[in-house]
Amino acid sequence: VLKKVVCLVMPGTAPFEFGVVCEVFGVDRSATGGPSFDFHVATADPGPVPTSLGFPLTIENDLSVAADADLIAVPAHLIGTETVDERYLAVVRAAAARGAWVLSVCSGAFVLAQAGVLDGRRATTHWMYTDLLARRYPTIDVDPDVLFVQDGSIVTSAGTASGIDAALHIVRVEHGAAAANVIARRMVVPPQRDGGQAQYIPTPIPEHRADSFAEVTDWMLQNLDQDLTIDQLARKALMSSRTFARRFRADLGTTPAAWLNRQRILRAQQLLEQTEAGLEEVARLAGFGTAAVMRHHFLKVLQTTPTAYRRAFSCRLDEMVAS
DNA sequence: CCGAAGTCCCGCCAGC
DNA sequence: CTGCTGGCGGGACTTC
Repeated sequence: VLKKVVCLVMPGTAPFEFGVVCEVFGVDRSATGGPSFDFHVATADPGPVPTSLGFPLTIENDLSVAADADLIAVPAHLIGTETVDERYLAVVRAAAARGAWVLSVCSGAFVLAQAGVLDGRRATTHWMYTDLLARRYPTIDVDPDVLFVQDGSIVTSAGTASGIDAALHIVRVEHGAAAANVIARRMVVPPQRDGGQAQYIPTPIPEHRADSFAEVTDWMLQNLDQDLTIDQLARKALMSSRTFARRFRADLGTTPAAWLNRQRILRAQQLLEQTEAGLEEVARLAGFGTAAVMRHHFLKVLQTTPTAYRRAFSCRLDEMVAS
């Protein structure tokens, strides 16, 4: 179980990305039903560490605190030509070797790459740096079109905000959707932007909240248990199905059916965690129709079964009842 | 787990 | 010529 989280701070670390990690893992949310982590920040030479913006962060822990961490987080940092201090690389390598989570935000991926833990793996970074990452490290399968990528226990995320998505993804895997939702709600970020197909979500960011799709997606969420077809939705949005699918993808970065499926899984996860409803009932309420179909999608996207998922995460329900 | 029937969705392309 | 639309085909995926 994910408990001890250590965020590395090195000379040139970007304050905002560092802040993202602190916000997700460093704040005790147990009062509002969320998780609390054993959170530490660490640096190679304790004391003031200059950030990418010039001002220093004063870090007290050296890297020894990272030895038994369940998660090592590497925020963005200035990408120089010089190499990263070997002591940080050793921490990253050791974490990957013992199967602990390793999370990079933005250009933090370069630290992981230099440590060698991304060799032969899929990974991503900020779109401005994807070319550079792929050129410098040809063995990495760089995907420029995703918010974040999970490959085994290594998670790399793209721009700053996607670091939140990636961090919440890890929380969701380890502590369940409800725990991740508590954090998302408190941070006032949309809980929907988590991993799509198995490991990733497409990148197009919904910058302009084109009201048409906000309306349609809201309606879809309220009618998840109904049999929703693309033709139906297109008609509701007053478009041909072809145009609907095309615009949906352009605005939300995923196809209508894939988005719908993702939302149904999230709904099912929540029902499994927070209710006692039987599998058939959960499947019906989430819009899968039957438990067999729900199981199929759980296996594909979450690599687990609904029953195993409930066993892993319904403990949260007991805690609530007890308190 | 398989295979048949049904959906989806994306490139292609003509039409406005 | 550019830009968006939407019908079509077939390969991928879903459902049963």
